[in-house]
Amino acid sequence: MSVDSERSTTRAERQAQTRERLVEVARDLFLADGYAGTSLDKVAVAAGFSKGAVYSNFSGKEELCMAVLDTIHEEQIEGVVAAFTADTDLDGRIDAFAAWVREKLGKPRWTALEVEFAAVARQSPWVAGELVKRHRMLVAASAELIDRVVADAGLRLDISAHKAAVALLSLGIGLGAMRSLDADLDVDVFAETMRALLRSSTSA
Amino acid sequence: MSVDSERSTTRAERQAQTRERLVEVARDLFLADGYAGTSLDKVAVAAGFSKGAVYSNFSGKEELCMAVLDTIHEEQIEGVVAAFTADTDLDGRIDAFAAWVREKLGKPRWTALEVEFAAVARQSPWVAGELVKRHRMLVAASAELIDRVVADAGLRLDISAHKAAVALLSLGIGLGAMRSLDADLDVDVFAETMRALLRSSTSA
DNA sequence: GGATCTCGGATACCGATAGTATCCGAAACA
DNA sequence: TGTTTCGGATACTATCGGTATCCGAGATCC
Repeated sequence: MSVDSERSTTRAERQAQTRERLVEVARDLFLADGYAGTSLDKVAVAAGFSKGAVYSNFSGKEELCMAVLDTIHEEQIEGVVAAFTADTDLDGRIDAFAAWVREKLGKPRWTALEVEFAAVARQSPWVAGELVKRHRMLVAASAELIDRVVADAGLRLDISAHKAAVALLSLGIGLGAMRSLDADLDVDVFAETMRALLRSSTSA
Repeated sequence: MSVDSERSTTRAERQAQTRERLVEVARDLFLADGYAGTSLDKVAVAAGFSKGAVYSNFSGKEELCMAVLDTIHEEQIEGVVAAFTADTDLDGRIDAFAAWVREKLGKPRWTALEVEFAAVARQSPWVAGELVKRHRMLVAASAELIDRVVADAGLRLDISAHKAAVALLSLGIGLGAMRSLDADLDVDVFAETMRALLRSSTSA
């Protein structure tokens, strides 16, 4: 084992770098061209490797895309939490969240990928299982966030936070899907609906 | 031209029958196995034809699926209109609609197909264009229905019927997508959300 | 430090499937 | 009855996900 400082990249390190680079490139391509529209060969070549590199780092296309989505989810969750942790009142936080939604749904390549990949779950029990896991965690985390934010504002939810989370997530997913078809769709419907729901489902 | 009454199937008639049979079979297969999971060869053979028959009746897989979706849409619209035309008060109509939604989202093979096919629009300008046309018509028709139903009930909408239509459609699409992943998801969230929206967006 | 082993990544290949080119035979027509 | 038309069948191509196999550099052992 060379303890040499300049060329000390161990084999595991190099593989990790390869994997990371593949995910990075795959992310760009999946977002740009969609899941079906992106071939593993394109990803590999764009990353400077051959298809063999993909298969020695991932079990296949599905696992690669799952890794890509995980990196995206991490960032998105961060963004939402940041919006709802902004040091203002409830209205300010909702404004921040609405702005985030508007940005994400405005150029909906992300939601389109998300929905397209969910469709492959139909053919792949593994994908289905993994997505259900993530989906449930997301619902639970959202519910918790809603609970906290509503409590912070001194309000009380008349419906379960869980149901509210499901409703808002559904709305976002559906709106993202519609928006990825029709660029003229007005995305602010999300914020308006959210406010209407809040109005009719909370009490002091 | 034989005016014979017993074997008078003209060529055009036979082709129409072939086309109809293909759509019929394709509908079952697409709903059961999804768009990607259904090969044209399977469809053709299951219908008692060869792939050539498909291509001489449709430009390709996309057009076939579009034809399938059109037959489905026709039925679904019929169902929704029936629910909202039921001869009761607003609550009764909403109950009928909620029941319809529960049934359709309960076994969400239809919504799953819808969403999966929407994803192929990303790779196909033709599909994108056709879906946008249908989508806009659907939103317009929904808005009109909402307007009529709310007026029938002697209420007034505080938001535009168009936005309400977009919100409800999004909610349905998103919930259908989520439900097709997670069978444990509570579909009644739709009805509850709809009622909450109605409550907070109407005045006498 | 040289021999051996390991394994990440490259190459060659397979199977499935959407789509194309061509062909055939019966209905339409003169 | 001969000719044309065309719906559907057949044969073929290209693309792509996935598998089997191979190669060479780095890790390991003496």
